[in-house]
Amino acid sequence: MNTTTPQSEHDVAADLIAVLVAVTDGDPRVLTIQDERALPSGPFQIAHRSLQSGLRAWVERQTRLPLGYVEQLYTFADSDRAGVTAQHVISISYLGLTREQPAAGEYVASWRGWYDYFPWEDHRVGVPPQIDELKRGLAAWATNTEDRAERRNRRQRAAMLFGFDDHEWNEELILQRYELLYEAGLIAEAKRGASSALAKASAPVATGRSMILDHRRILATGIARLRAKIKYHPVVFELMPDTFTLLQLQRCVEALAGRPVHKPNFRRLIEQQELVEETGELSQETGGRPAKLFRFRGAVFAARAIAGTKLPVSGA
Amino acid sequence: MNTTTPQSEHDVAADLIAVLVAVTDGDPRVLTIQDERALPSGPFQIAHRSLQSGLRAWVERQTRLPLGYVEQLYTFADSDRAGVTAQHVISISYLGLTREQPAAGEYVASWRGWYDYFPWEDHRVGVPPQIDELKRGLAAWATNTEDRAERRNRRQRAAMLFGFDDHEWNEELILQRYELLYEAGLIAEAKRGASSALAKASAPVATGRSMILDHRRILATGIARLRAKIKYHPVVFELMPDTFTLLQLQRCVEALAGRPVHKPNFRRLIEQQELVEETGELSQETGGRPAKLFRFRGAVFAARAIAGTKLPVSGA
DNA sequence: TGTTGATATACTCCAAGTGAGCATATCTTA
DNA sequence: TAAGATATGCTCACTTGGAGTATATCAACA
Repeated sequence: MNTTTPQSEHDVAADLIAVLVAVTDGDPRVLTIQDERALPSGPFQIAHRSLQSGLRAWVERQTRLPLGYVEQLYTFADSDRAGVTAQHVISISYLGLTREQPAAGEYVASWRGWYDYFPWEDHRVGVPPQIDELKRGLAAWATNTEDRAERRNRRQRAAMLFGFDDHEWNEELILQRYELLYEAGLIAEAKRGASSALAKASAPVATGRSMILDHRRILATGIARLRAKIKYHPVVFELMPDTFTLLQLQRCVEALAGRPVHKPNFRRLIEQQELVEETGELSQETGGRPAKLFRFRGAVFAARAIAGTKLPVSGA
Repeated sequence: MNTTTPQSEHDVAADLIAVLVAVTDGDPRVLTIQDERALPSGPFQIAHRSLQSGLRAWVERQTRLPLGYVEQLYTFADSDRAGVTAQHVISISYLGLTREQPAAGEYVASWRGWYDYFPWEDHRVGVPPQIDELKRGLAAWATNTEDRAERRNRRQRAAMLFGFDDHEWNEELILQRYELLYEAGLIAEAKRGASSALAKASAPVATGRSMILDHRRILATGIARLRAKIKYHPVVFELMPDTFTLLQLQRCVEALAGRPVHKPNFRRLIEQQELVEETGELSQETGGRPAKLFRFRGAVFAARAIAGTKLPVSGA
């Protein structure tokens, strides 16, 4: 078997699909289309020199956004989760970071807070109330099997992922949590294959806004990657304006991680690594003592990008 | 733009390509074909339920190997690095772990030590001699530009990646090192586009065995992923026999990481995490005091796989 | 004009993690 | 029986990183 394949039999269509993230007013947002139920996507064309440049090209054309950091996420081709029409489609997903703007593109796109799709993931002001309902749903699912070992396994997984029984909350496991909820039948997308009667039965309140096909899973993949990446790579600055206060920067990290950050430690690490420099100006919009304005040191970034940096998001 | 695309214009062929790794006698090996100059690959077929199951299917059929851990690496479609025939081909690469066996498959495949392709990456017994030659080549490349800033930038990158001037060696940056060597024209694959005279000119001694197309880059991607993964995920055991001594386990980790490991600390972490249990038997093949034989606790693995584990590979 | 509240900024402490060295035990081989 | 080689266990010092506390500076308001 070699690499030159006949062009006839195995042809598939390749789609590019983007998780475009911005943070505005301390809230993480994602670009959506189709009544905010789909991620933007488009076909990969031969004309594109590479996958990444292909993605850059049509995102910037469609949204007129300056696309900063771009990273490949995952390539999907599972036919079970996709719709019937998507059977022969390979979806190559990307994560892109930018600053939110009106998105005056060729078609209607809009930004939406990503916690609308994952309300249980926002632990910035404590454990969100939705967790309670999910806990009940997962408990019911765990008991809904004859196998004793399987019951214990289900309870164990739920506890580890959702922080029950003194387990620690790990914000990076968002994809695993989504897949567990999916497996437990608590996610609207999981009921599509089932009868329409069942689909209408339980109204998902705590389980967030649904999306088409497996787009919510792709979104979860993107959030997970981003939550992991901000800890050792200075990608946060792609989401910040040119100048910012340290608290704004902290709020941005908290928005992405979905958990509070210890302020003194955060400042310590930021300043230790010399990633930012003072502009000399002060922000008057703090409400209290004016904060120094900082600017990202792009020069250091280029070198440091290889080695990596550190941000104090506890846990994990 | 939506997800249902016309099947006519944008069709491409999708190839699956595998980095299959095994460790035998303390040496990391990779499965190759075509005179040990290519990674095994095959077309993705509609019949396959998913990409991963598609890969599993044909690997097990071709090689008759029990494929343990499988993980998607990256999807390539760059036309510049691939050959002319591969223009419309998307390559979805995977990392797979197994135990080396005769590989009695349908076609000729053979295992080969991966340091044959990356001789500068083996730092288990100190800095390998090839580094010297690479250092000279990179220095020459750095001076080969008019731009002062670019010269300094090149020197800086080379130093950071290859550990010159008191920089620390980071074994995870194998892909970045390969790409730097490629950019510097020190890799045989980089000369294919150039004239054949030039291609024959410099015989690459320190730059390792070459591969077809961009297979060596894919191999580097796989090694990088594996070197990162063993630190926080118990995937090493996929490469071990059923029972093993702690030193054997350590040698396996060292083989993958390409650097020595502190023995007492290694044992401490392994035992702290209760990943292994004693079989009660002793190994007589140590040459010295017989070592206890251990077995991987698969039960813990299932639960721990979510949370992750730790292995002491210093640096990074 | 002073007080309150909110934020910015700085310093200190402590516990866990981790790199590194040393001592002892047990077996094989000469 | 001595030497060599490996296994196994212990100790120590240093760094990292989480967490608490204290002070500075400004706006709003009485």
